[in-house]
Amino acid sequence: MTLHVTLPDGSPLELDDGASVRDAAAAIGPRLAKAAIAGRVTRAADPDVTLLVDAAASLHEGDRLAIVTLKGDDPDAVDIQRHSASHVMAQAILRLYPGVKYAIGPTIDNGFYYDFSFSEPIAEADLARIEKEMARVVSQNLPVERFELPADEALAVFGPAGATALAAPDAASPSGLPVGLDQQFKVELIRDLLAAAAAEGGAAPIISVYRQGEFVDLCRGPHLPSTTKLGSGTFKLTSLAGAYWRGDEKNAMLTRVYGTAFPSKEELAAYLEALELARQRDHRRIGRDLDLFSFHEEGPGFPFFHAKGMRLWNAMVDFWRAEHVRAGYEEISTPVILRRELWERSGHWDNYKENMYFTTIDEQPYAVKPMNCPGGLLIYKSRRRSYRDLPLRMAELGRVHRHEMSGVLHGLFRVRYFTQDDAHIYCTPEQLEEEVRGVVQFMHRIYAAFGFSDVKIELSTRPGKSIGSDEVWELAEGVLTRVLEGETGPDGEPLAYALNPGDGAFYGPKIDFHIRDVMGRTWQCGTIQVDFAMPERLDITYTGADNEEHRPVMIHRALLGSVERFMGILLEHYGGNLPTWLAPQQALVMPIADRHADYAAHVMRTLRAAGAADSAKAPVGLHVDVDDRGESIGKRIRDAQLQKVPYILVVGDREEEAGAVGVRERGEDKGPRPLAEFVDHIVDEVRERRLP
RNA sequence: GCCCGGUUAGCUCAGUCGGUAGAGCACUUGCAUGGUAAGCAAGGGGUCCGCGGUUCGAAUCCGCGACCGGGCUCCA
Repeated sequence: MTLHVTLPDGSPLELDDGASVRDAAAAIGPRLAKAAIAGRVTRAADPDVTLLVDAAASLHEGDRLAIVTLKGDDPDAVDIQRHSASHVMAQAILRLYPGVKYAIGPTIDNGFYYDFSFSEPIAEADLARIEKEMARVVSQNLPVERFELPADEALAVFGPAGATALAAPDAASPSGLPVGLDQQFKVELIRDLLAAAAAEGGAAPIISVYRQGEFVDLCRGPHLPSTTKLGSGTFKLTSLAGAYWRGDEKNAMLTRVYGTAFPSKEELAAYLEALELARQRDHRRIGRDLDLFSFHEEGPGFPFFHAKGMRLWNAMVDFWRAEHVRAGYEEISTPVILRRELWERSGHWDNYKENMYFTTIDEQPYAVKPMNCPGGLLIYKSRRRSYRDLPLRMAELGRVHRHEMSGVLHGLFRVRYFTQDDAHIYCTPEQLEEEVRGVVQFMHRIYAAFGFSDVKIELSTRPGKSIGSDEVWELAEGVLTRVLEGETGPDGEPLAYALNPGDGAFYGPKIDFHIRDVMGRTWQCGTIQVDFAMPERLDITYTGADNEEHRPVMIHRALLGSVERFMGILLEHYGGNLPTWLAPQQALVMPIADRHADYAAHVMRTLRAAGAADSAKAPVGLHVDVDDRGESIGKRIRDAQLQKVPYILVVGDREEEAGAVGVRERGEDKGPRPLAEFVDHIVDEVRERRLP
């Protein structure tokens, strides 16, 4: 008997009946047979599903087959390798810490983890020991075998010894696996699989179990065919962390061991190097080194912005304000502390009070605002509004305070106060689409100016728990969808967006914007939320052309999200080398010797004047200082480079005589330039907000 | 909030067996007046996170607290 499979290039392959993926690879060539770790199979009966199977898995007549190897860039291969690495790690840990309970060990972006319940805590220092034992497991070249068991047998394997008839002491299950491993987490998982199958009305599921040497684990697979395939020098344990069983804080706290693995030593080394680079780009480090901001015990989670941090802050916000004026917004400002009663009316008391701060003034209860909308609504209500006033776009750089749990605070990324670049747009239902479209375009323009052109968009629709009528939701979701469908991105291509069904706010659907930084990480920044509920709750109206009162629609939107967090993203994106228009110190003048002090001061004054508000050039504002410390010129240049100053202007006899400056731009010596020419150059660069 | 780890000069960190502290950078001063990533020298600077305990004696050991870091979304 023979069976026929088709390879990715369309060529047929004839094999003996019962042949495996590995046999198929062997039929193609001995090198491939050695490299094969799994197969991607599409069955003739089910042409839409591609399965990832073990190298030992049998093939069927009519299968389409691709051999998976660790050579080349197959994401499936790396995934299998990492998953097997997590099993090898679990095996090593079980050898070193008998009695450990193992929970789950999946693959994640760039690595893997496995959760354990240890009887004694372990420390990072133990990771090296575990790695050593892993290397032993690898060198033992243990074959990895798959077993498919009925549920009761699987329960006997992982249940406590003697718990079932099958599980007599020292017994083995019919498949030859040990029984009575007493792994409570695995038992729970098997029971869940049973429950899930029952809920779907399906037959009792077949449970797959993998064994390598003495280690047995419940696992979907596939896996490397043997532990040696993991390779040496290709994996590394990176960190330890606590993690709740199934991510629920009501459950037991487990110890999570993180690691990573790559097909080659070189790739692992490159990844570890990239990690180190990211560490150096950490905005907390840059913030301290460049003297931008700091944190203090006296106010955990509350950032302090230094003079240079405020220069950056103001550059961001000046630009933000100018763009809002251009886009037809008015800026407002509302108080930080307001009576608690307002928050009860707005619904925040019911839904958000765990995250709010409260205080008492004259024996009256007050709250510190966690959001700006209720205050903004009071401004809306401060006079009668006509349909002629709409759309009304009110922006606010509102400082909000939120009580985040102490363990989640992280530099500027997660703080307890931040400045939301908020805006609320009040409009008629007819104007909604136009307004949302305007915000989407606005959003892209702002991100592009900061150097982010890779923007991902998500549309989130009505969640299970929500308020408002079906018609209203349909209208709002329809509007958002139409806007996204009709819009083109900065490159003129139609906008791509992902749908997040059921992930909207309880009062309305939303569009979220994620920007991608140079390191490929994405950050959710902007959001547009349509809200029919708040106008209702706080009872705001406008007078229509019919002289009747109508209910406006409200759009909540933020572009940067949090000015502080966006600053952190910028710092990491640019590694501190900010575009000149954002740089807190744009040029530093360096006199060669004391006799050049007057000329250096002249250069500084000329540049500051060129950036001043009454300048004929442009009111760009230029941050220029002189470094006349008694240090060698080499030392001062080095310091300025480390401070990431875009322009270093060296002035000595030659420059003074010629009315020039010796320009060093971002580490590159550009030679002498006439001062007037340099002034034009930097003013243009800042005014046009050129990116480096 | 929870788990693990940490906290020593402004920063980065060393500190052996429990015997009251060190380096580099930074800072101050002096010399050098410099030509594109660290000139030379001297000096100042410490509640070893805080409180309590053990001990003749604690940066070091124990307990409690504060703060910081990693994680608590990736589901066999």
